Amino acid sequence: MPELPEVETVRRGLERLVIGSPIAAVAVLAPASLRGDPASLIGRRFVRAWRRGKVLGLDLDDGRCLVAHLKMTGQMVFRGPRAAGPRAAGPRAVGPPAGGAEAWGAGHPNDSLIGSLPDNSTRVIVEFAGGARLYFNDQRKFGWLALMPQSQVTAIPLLAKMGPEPLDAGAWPAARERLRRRRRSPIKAALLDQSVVAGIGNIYADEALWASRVHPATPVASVTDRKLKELLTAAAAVMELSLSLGGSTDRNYVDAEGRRGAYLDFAKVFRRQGQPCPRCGQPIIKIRVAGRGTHLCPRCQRWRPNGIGGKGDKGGRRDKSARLETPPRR
DNA sequence: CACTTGACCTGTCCGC
DNA sequence: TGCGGACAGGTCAAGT
Repeated sequence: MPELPEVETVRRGLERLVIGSPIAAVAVLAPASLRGDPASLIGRRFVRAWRRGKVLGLDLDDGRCLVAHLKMTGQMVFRGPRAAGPRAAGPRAVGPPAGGAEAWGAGHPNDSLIGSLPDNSTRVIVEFAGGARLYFNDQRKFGWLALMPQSQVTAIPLLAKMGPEPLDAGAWPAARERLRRRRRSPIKAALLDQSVVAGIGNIYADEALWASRVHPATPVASVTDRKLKELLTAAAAVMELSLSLGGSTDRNYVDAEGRRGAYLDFAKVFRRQGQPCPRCGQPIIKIRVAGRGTHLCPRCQRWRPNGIGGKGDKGGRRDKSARLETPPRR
């Protein structure tokens, strides 16, 4: 599911690939997936690719914008005219983070998940002069594209009330204020609320909560400012790391060139129920918080009623597995 | 308002 | 092999 690092990865790809080329044709295979008149795109060019939270925007040279939300299964995949075929984009030189992994496992993480296009999830195709194409694919049809004047973009309700960008240096004061409004909310629900902080989804919420040793169900009011700040810092760090790895491919996320992301190979808790916690060795569990599947270490992330945690478990000497950075083979 | 739950949608997985 | 049902989760609408 595309969250901030995934959408940003797509944005960077689109910026390189689709800016400046005149649009020659548009095919809408699923009318509900695009709001606005597709024919009005013909002859126009994209001039800029931006992102806010999980929302993607492609500004046009006529003052309008093609706004996109990928939701769960949306993809924006570019194919050049003579670069047809699954591996056309070629491998990305993604390396493991510092401390790194020995082995990637064959065929990963540079593999494309995309075969020939269009496929049965293709909803909209934008064709550029010269034959290159941008495919908007969306298996579940939750995602959308919308054509509107740039001046109206900020009026989209989601964007109008969106919280601060967690990767911005100055995000903390605004994030703190918005978090504090949610008193009884489980901290995870607040993190997932885009009007509190932008761009965090289920994967990075779980990862950040683990990193800062906060139980996802802890009411916000029970978390100290110090801990909240630590949590926000952890969320930013985790998303920066993911960005450097091309994002997370849980189901079908791919970047603008069809390549999957490698972050999940380094995830500490997400989709790792039953595996040992990298810090303490206790098996990771999966529970339900705020209606979402939630992964945590029951030992590291105890619920501390006063929000003031001891500094982890002081007693336990670090298990050797704490250094385990090797991605499992999936 | 704060907070929770269900709906939207479809591919995948599991048990029978 | 096929089938029913649970499940996945970002956002919105409607509920308490």
